Amino acid sequence: MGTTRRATRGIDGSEPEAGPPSGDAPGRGGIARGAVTLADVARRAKVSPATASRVINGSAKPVAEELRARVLRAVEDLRYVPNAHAQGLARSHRIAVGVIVHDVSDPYFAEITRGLQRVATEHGRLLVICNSYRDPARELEYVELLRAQQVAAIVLAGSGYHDAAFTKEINAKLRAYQQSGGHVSVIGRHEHVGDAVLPANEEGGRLIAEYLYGLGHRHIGVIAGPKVLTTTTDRLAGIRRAAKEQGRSLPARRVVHSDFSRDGGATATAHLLHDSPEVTAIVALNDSMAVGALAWLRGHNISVPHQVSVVGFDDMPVASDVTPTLTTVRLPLTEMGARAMSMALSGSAIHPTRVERVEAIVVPRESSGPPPA
Amino acid sequence: MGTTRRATRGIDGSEPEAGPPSGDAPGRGGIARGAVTLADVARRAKVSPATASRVINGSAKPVAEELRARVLRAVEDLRYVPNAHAQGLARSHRIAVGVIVHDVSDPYFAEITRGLQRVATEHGRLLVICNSYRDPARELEYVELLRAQQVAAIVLAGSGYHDAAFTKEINAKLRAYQQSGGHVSVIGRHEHVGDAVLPANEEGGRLIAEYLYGLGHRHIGVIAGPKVLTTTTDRLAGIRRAAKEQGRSLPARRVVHSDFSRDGGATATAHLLHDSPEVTAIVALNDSMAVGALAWLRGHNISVPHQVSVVGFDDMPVASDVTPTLTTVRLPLTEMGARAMSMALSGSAIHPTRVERVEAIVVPRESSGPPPA
DNA sequence: GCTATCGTGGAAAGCGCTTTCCCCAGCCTA
DNA sequence: TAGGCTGGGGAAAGCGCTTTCCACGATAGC
Repeated sequence: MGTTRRATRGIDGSEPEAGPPSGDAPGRGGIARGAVTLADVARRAKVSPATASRVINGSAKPVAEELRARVLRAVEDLRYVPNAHAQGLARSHRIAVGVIVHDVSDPYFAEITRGLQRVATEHGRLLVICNSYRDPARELEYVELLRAQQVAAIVLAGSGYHDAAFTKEINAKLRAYQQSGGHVSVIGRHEHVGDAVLPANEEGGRLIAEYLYGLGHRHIGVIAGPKVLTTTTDRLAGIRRAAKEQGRSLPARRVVHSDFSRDGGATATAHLLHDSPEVTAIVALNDSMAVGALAWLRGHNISVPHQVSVVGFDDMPVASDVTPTLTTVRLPLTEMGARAMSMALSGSAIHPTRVERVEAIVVPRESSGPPPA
Repeated sequence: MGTTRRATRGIDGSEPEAGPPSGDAPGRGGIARGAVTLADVARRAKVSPATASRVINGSAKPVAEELRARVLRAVEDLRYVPNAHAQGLARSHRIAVGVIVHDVSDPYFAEITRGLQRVATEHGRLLVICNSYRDPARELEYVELLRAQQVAAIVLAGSGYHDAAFTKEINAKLRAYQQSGGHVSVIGRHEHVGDAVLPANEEGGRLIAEYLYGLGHRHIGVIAGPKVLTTTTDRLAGIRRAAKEQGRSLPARRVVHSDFSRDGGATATAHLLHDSPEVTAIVALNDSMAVGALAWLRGHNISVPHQVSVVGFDDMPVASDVTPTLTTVRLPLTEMGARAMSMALSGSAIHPTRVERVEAIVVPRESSGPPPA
């Protein structure tokens, strides 16, 4: 192979030497198929690969002005771009970082990713984004993949699963990764290896419920995401706590589980109101579901907030665009991403696992009000 | 280095060793920092690296059952994951593909990316997503970066720029990439190297304008994105064409340029209505701007569609959640992504540059109606 | 004037993996 | 029984790059 390649290269003839990029001349010129290598550059500049490499990477070692110029010229002419795999192999340090999210096209993750991206870029890192589409198996695969890519850090964004087998397995993989020098940080889940950024999911649930009780509501219903997600259970726990503090209860029938999506929100709303017509306020455990609820209510001519109040969670951009605008719990998503990435990159020792908490606040808008008299 | 590494490796001891420490020097053993390598696996399975590699990659070459089992066992015990860089270097074929978008968190690109992702995954490719944040310089950088990563294909999603210098430069880079065997495909721009998926931007503009004229509007205003984007100019061209066909005109003052964002839409609407109060219908050149327009109008108690009609472009999910629901032009974004990736991966020869066109259709909803009497 | 000392370039040893190419049995024909 | 296969394993040559380590003039020190 090597030979063949050289041969080909011989054919394209025109070894270096002369002026402008041999590139364009069809039929003959070309750099031949396969990439231009450092050796090509060195040859054309009439220096050793070592020197070429030093010039290109701005090595500490001094190189005479003239050689430097020749190398740079050759790089230009040949449109040389170093092979990242070869660099990755030869260098010790890793350059890329990876993140596994449920789905970047979901605004929730889009915001988080934005924060991750920003910090990664500031550190000169390439961010590799992987969508697990909420499939644990795929999540596992991606951990392997990122490990194979020798990323410097893995950020797990998105909720954890209540699934002991899965947790055990992913932890094993993550630990192996850490052992080989990688850094792990997670957003919003516990029971996990690595540093963590913890959104105040429970507290947020408590606050929003308290807010509704404060408005005078007595019968609150919840449309929740999948039970297996820790995000769901944490937020729900907060709501229950508030109920308890108010000396009220939240019967199981007033909690309807569905998908964390617009459609999930709509169907859950239908079920909730069918089973518990006494409800005067609906807490959706994320904004997508809240939007679905709003849509369903509008479709059934139920006035928000006059007949029923609706509140969401996350404060995604859409929250201020729907009608009525959505009361919700704000989580600083972008900042959460940024913090997670910062931790991942300030890779201290493994041991003192750090946990950073971020606050949740209630953002009152038009979709909530006192219960009907 | 190598030495240091081995030494360190000794330290962590505890190899999950079942049998005796292979032919290794005693006291060796641990996995330790730095990854487990194929050599480690081979040693533990007491086979050559060649055999180990063959087992792991399911090579065509047959390997005796017993050895195979030993290797697999070792992989398991050591939690071995091959180094993708080394593989990338040793193998000839490239595995990853890259896409450069303006911003994945923008729903427009999120939808496109979803399509890209799907097809890439179907082909067993890793998709590397790069956000240019609409910065041409960054776009250029990312082309280099992807080239360095030896990706099999680069997809440029997102509008082109009316910028000759930039176009020339990026074309030079893309051509160099193609010459080294890469495949390029672009979504929605012309003047460009590579295969292309062309959304019917102009036709879409024509259709939506025609629709408004059909409702009886005579004074249409446009809130447009940045002038340098081909998407903007194409859509605008369609609207102008429709105007012309109706024997009407679209004076420059009724076209206000701004950002392709919600806020851009709001401010553009303010300007437009201030300068041209006769306008009875506003065409926003994307849905984000339309949502901004809706918000501004609501804020100023202008009723949609009774006083002013508003239409968007793209049919993003939010279009059906705002109030009133948004009349818009639907582009099959996900499919566009899928098609672009298919072309990129069915890398035929370079020459017959393929162009696929996708249709646009008007989706009437509540935000448009006849002009006030 | 002869050895220490720089200052610079190149040779070459890997990084971890894939993949020829070659070798060694064992088995089958004549 | 010799000769040729063939199945199965290992040695080793790279892939393209970085980074010691060494060599070699030129300067400086005594």
